[in-house]
Amino acid sequence: MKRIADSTVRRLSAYLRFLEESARRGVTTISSDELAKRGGTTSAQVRKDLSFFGSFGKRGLGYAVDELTDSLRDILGLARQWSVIIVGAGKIGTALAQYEGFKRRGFLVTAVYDRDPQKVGQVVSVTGEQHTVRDIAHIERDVQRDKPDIAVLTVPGEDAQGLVDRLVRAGIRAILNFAPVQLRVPNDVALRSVNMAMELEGLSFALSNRSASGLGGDR
Amino acid sequence: MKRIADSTVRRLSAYLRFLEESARRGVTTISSDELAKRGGTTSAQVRKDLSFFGSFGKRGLGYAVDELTDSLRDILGLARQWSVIIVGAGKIGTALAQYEGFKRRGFLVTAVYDRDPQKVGQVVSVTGEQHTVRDIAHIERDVQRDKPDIAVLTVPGEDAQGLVDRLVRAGIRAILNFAPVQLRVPNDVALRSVNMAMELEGLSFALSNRSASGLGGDR
DNA sequence: GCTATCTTGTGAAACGATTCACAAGGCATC
DNA sequence: GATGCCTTGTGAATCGTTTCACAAGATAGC
Repeated sequence: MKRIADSTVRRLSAYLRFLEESARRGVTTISSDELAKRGGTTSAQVRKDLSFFGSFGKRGLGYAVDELTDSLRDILGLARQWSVIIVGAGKIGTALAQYEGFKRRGFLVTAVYDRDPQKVGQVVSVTGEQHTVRDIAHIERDVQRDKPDIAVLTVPGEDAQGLVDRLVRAGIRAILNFAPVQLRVPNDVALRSVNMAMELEGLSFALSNRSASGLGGDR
Repeated sequence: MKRIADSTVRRLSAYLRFLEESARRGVTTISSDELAKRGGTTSAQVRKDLSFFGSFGKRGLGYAVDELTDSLRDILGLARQWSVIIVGAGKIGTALAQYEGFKRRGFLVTAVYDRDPQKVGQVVSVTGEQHTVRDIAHIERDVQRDKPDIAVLTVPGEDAQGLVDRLVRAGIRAILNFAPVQLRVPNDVALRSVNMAMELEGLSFALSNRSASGLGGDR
């Protein structure tokens, strides 16, 4: 299979969200053009994106909302549930742990870790359920035993790379990083980073160079 | 001036962070190759990125860490301070309000808003200082009066677009969006979105298509 | 001051993603 | 079942970004 661009995958996510919303509104059929408008792209782009994975529409008519929703869920690997551990029980980590959107979309938080003895043993609420914060010291053992699919990293920047190395060695294959550092991982490990500092600096740059057009775009 | 690609701006941020770290370690001179290694890119890329803005190095030698740091700060608009309002005092919003990294990098949170009467009037800690949550009902008036530079949006998805429209009408020119929706803004308004669902789905896709190489990349 | 060595800055080439444009297929109407 | 209208799926063209490759400038050693 041909390598799929990251930008394509992001758009597929966007299409899926819009499809789900359309289904709620009772729409049963949708054209690439409608899908494009909402995703801030073009109809040709939508069709090209989908064409990497097959042929999902009916010429002259468009796409059946239900069918395309299912297909996209399949493509994105959302037909199954993924288990997620949160590493770092600080402000951001605990806020994420309580984020309902995770569970709703099939990402189940199964454990929360911190290295601070003050926090270890404390109870945090994780999308309704109560979880006890575990000690990062035992994280390798836990990862080997529980085989979580994804680690969400919300630790201070200086601890991040070391932890990533440990997690990867213990078998983690996907990481969502919130630490404001550039992480290195072997290339069979999937990594996405959310870097608030970088986003703010992007806005700062845009504001400082207002005259030079080309803002307003998102990604 | 030529349009600068978003990817370029992101890398400039990364270079800046590494330069600051290098300065702390006492390094005074650095080559494009060293800068590249850490940022996960190539030396040619580093030089090309910088070349859009001028000529900062010495042939045969490299870049003076201090000078390049200052230049990048200038380019990114970080020489000045930016005022930031946080719209939505939920879990994520309050967690962000307390994030020290904002202040440290020149982004000063000046107000926090919510529409929930229960939350309005409550006191939240914002990087040390105490702030009273204000009512979103008055946000237009406040924005017109205080002219904040950037709005960080941490409201439920269904409220996001409406709020963006109000903020833009009131004069906001830069938005960092955490709501899991695709926002539309006029193209003189800078917008960046952080969409956790999208990032997780990207990881889900990568895990589901493991065999098809090309993971490990960031961004 | 000459030579060897190093690293920048930058056109040109290569690559990758997006957009164009249109043939092919499907539905509705008559 | 023929005609007109609509929208998909996709090769080809375009556009933008990254990588290559090398001349130019700077330093150090002799």
